[in-house]
Amino acid sequence: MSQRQSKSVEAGSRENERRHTILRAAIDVFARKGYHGCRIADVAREAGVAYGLVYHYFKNKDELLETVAETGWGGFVSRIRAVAEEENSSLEAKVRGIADVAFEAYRVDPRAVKVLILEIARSPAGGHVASRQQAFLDVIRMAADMFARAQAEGQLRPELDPMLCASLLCGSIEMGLTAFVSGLMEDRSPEALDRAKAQIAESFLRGVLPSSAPLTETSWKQESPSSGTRPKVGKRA
Amino acid sequence: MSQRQSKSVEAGSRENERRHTILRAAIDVFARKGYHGCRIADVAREAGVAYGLVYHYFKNKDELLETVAETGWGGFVSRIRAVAEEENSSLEAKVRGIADVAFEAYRVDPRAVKVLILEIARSPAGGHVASRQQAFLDVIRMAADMFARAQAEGQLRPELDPMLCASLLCGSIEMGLTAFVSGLMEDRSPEALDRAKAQIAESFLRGVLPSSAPLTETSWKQESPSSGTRPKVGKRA
Amino acid sequence: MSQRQSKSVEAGSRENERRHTILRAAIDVFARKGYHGCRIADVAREAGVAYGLVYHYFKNKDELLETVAETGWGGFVSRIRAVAEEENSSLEAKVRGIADVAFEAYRVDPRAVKVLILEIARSPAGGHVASRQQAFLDVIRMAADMFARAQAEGQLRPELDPMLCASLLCGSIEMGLTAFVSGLMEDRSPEALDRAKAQIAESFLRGVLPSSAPLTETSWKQESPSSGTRPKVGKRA
Amino acid sequence: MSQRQSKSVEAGSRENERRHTILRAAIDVFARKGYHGCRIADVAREAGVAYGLVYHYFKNKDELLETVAETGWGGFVSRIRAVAEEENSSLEAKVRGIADVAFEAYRVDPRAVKVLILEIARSPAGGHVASRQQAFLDVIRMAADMFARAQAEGQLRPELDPMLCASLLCGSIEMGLTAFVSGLMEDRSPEALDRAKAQIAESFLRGVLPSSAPLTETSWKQESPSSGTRPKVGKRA
DNA sequence: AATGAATGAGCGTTCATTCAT
DNA sequence: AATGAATGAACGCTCATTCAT
Repeated sequence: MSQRQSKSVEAGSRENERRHTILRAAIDVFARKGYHGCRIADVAREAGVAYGLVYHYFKNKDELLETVAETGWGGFVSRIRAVAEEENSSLEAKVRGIADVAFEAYRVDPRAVKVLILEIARSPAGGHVASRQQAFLDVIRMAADMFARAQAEGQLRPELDPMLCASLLCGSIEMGLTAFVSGLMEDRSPEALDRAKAQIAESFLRGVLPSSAPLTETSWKQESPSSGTRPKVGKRA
Repeated sequence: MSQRQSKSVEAGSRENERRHTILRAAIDVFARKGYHGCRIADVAREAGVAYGLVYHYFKNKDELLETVAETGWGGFVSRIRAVAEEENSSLEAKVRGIADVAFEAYRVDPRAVKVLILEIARSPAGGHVASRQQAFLDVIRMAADMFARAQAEGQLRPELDPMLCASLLCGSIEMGLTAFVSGLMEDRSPEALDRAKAQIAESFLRGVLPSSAPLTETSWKQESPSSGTRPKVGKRA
Repeated sequence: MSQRQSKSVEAGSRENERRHTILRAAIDVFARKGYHGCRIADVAREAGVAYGLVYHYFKNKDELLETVAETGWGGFVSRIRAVAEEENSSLEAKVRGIADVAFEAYRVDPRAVKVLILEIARSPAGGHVASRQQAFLDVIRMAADMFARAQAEGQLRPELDPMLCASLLCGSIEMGLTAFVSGLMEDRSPEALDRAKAQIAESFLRGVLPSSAPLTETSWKQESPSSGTRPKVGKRA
Repeated sequence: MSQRQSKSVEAGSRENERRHTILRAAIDVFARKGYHGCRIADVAREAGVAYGLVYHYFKNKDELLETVAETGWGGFVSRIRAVAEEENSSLEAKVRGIADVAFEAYRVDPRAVKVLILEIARSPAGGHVASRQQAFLDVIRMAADMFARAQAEGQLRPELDPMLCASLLCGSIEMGLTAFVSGLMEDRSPEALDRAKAQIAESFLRGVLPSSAPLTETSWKQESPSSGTRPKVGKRA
């Protein structure tokens, strides 16, 4: 990720620090104003550095976004990949794992996720940043592979299109996060996030798993006072 | 030719024609380059009219997009609403109906849907067009109401959060369409679209409907050669 | 003033009427927004005619202003000239006459005078309308001639520069009117106007007439309660 | 004007220099073409700088003019005010002082006075620059106060309206300067300017001072070589 | 004559990028 | 490395003028 480290340790770290400061500033400004609304001047001011310094660390605006994308999205994607390509784990575990990764990212830095979703994952057709242009699609393809393998092993209902399954999972997670990002979901407590994460994974799994495969249910029913009396309406009997 | 009455009649339709031409051009250019990448000059060239004429029909760039949004999204939303607020229809029927509306819109005008999804529904944080800014959110809220009502009637599993259900449905449909829009799905034949539509609705329903409620399954298995024998089951009884 | 009258009387007058309507509208809009702030569209709307019709009666915007200037300023100037070149009248009578003409013009149409002063007389250095560019200067030159002749006859103190006298007279009258036009003078009643006119003429005359030439004073003292004791002095002692 | 001279110390002054260069250019172009005729491109070319640099130093065109106005008019007005509000000086001294200030400004920078008179003092009805819109009126009001005070002390004929007196004085001075600015006065030598200044002040004073107050006359008779022998013709005999 | 749609040059402003220090 | 002044292409919008009817 970082090619600079020679010179002296101090210099290197100082340099990295500066670079990182600018990067954080870029994420903030992007999150606040979006790609087009964000001017280099804004980033510099936010970072508290001189105008021209941004151009010392980044070739141009696109490289800056490119880097923002790489830093954020790249890490995100590799974590997703780690889960999706795990050797000895069930589809269910993988799906839950993917939801985990996504929600954890949101918990750690909601603002960055906002950028990821709005500015990077969905960069408009024209696409500012060539290589990141269809960032989301890579993830979907990766997930599609995962579903295809699972389908071959009988872990996914055979009549389902793996690519479409991948799209649905990603769409569900993304819109679930969007609901939080956008303020649609009022309760943003860690517990609420966990409940949402579980609901997303389980609803999805229930929808695509073979009828014969029972679902490991977590208890995430809200706090219905009467829920105690309610039978853990579980999955399948 | 130079007579009054015929002139005015023609004039009216000519004017509307021009306006419509420009609107179509705007949709095309938006679809190709996104809001910011689309210059008025592009729209004018695409429409084959003079630069200034765009400003004869639209106050400014924002009003142009606003109108694109209203024309496209507005109609779309009202059709969704008609389905969601239907009095005597089951949740399943409504969910299938919503998927129908979305996929029909895509079938009729894929390019417009592209704009809808990329530029209008997901307008970036900054949001160019005030009133349309959170267009998608309105639809989700509408769907959330629908799910809440259904839940009260026992048509939705009680432990699910209606707002989240709404998000998941919308996310699934949107990403399903995105898969087509983006070229992720290679087969874009009407049949493939129908299959996808059914898979989306059914996976979703299977995921959220109470276990006790059986799902009316349509025949959309891809390569089942025996599907010919299966009756084209319509709605459920 | 009007070169069109042939054809048929009706047609001519209808045409003239239209033209005049537009001209009035132009004066109004000019008065309200100034030359640059006034668009052809404004004039057309104000006149209640179609956009393009303005171009039937006037070649272009400049010709329109040119005509406004001619109509207003031209008439004004010729009236001034009539007074200034009168054969058998004293300098005092001429100066008073010039003030009369100016204030009468204001009384008749304050709005037109506003245009005259702000937009025509003082057209900025660049000058929109070539021929009118130095409209005011013509008047001053004319007045300078008048003063020079008077000086030759001993009616003006010999040490004064006639051109400067002309400038002072015009400046005084103009700024006097400006005081009314601008709202600096609150009382704009006919009586107040007459008082101002007299004060301007008399102050000026008292300043430039030879000491030996007594001034015919008018009674324009405002509301001096003690004025009863003061002889309604005609001549001074 | 000056290329490179020193380095670090002059950074601040270099910046000011640039700003000043642009300001001068703006004054020049304004003087030549007026507010509307003057494009930013002109100012930049005149100043010999890049287009965008103008916007580095001035927020926009209006602020540029605003600054021109402030720099020129503001200083002018405060000098006038200093004279007008002087405690121990006669009305005559004040009037002469005001004429001094005005003519001195012209002597120092005729071009700037041209701008002042044509573009700032008399900004058209619409008024480009809000705060400077009625710059002249402020000066007139100030002078009116001065005359009112003088009238209370018997230094101004009681039947005169102070506001009108102020207008006349300002109008006289302004048109006097206009005569020079416009080329109406051919002799623009310092001596000619002094003569004009004296004539303006004295004619005005003679016109408004009480008959009992003699006027201190300066000798400015144009080409009377024998004027030295002429008795200091006071006012009244 | 009358209408108003159509045209396009022109200008203010923004902002990514470069450069001198 | 760091600064911020300098550059100029790009684009939204206006509006005088023309044109088809």
